[in-house]
Amino acid sequence: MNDPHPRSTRERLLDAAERLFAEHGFAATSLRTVTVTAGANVAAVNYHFGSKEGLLRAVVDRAMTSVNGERLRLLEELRASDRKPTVEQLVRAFVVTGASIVERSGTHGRDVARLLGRVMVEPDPAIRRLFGAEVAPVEGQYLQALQTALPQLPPNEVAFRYRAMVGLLALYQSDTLGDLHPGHRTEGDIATTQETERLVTMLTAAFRAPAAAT
Amino acid sequence: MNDPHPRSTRERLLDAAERLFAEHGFAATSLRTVTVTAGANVAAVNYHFGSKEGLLRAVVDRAMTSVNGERLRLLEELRASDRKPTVEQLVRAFVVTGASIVERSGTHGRDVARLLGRVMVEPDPAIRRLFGAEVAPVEGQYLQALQTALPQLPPNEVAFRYRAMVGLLALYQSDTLGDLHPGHRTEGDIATTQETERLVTMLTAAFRAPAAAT
DNA sequence: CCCCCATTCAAACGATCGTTTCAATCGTAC
DNA sequence: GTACGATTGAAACGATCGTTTGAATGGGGG
Repeated sequence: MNDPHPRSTRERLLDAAERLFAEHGFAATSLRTVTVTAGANVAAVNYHFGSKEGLLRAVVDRAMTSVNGERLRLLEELRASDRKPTVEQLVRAFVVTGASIVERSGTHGRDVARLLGRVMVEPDPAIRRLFGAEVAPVEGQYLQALQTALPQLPPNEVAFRYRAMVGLLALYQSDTLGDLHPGHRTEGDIATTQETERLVTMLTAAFRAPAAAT
Repeated sequence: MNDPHPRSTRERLLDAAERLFAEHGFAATSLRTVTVTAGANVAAVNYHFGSKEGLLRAVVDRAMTSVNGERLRLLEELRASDRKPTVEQLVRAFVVTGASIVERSGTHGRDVARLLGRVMVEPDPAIRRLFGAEVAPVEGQYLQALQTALPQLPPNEVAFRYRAMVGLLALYQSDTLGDLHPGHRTEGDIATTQETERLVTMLTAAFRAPAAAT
């Protein structure tokens, strides 16, 4: 019979790991589950990625690269305009990226979003640092743009709210916001864009709030 | 020598599990680590709680009971007042509970907060359902009070923002918001109350925002 | 043709997992 | 004191974990 897996073993491993890590988390996903799903051998993981953590690193890196690129592209677009970017524009550019990734690449894209949301809330400090290193380049740019749009807000206040935005988006992307109580998940893209808009509305208002009195 | 563990084995297991689950997550914490920390035998877990998941259930239940009680007490206090509770009062009552638990019982309280934050973002659906069942009684009361304070907002919009509040608080309590980039953690109670106030400010503004256009 | 090197494979490694067994131990009521 | 139910202890269960080994495979360049 023909090869049922046209993609290379390395790519199939990345795809399978991306989906399974997003679904069950890193610790609860065994390498054997990954390799069986990918139609590969257990040893292939250590051959291509060195270790289980190396596989995670590669998965996160691949997913993060596209997201980071999209975020920076949108930010550059806003800056190229003649007006200074508003808070809402900045928030929307940041939040919509997740949804756009989903829509662009279908099921695979949803896994990417869920994976990144999941990795951020992983307990293992090493994994958290991995995620932090990946978002660092984008963070600097957005913090600066947000600070410019909110000159009356102290920098640490802006940073706190930025982290809240990242975190809330991560929860949304990992479906943690929706299915605490099962039974009202719409699963459609209509709800996706609506909820994205809800997030933008909430976060924009949160950013615009005056600094809390100390 | 005297007994170095005055508390009962059952309580010591709960304490140890609470701290370790909060620190490393459920899947990454072994029963042997728990029992060694508690100064107990491995079999004691299955004797007192039936299984590892039974231990988690007991830990979450103990932690959630006190938090739920405090939340409902504060809500009742607001309702007993002559004025209708404002959005800010409701948000503060909800958010401050986490911090108050921490301050009341010291290190132990911090573990409680981290545990609940961690459980909410656990990948395992069974664990998530466990958390969902625990917060359900409080959720109904708060949703109703928030809806009364925000009559112009559609109910599903209120529910979405409520879930965002729960999620954001969970991230804050599990230290996920702070140490994405290590090195700026103050660890003191001063920062705790300040960041609590920041959350209240943000969330209040987020609730007050007009509904997103559809 | 043959060698070579990258890749894949089955198999096994030692370690650790959650769980179970059963004897030892304890306090307590009779 | 003795019997009894509750609790604890050491040890082992089978399963699964991440990782390693060493041989088989297969295509491309000499």
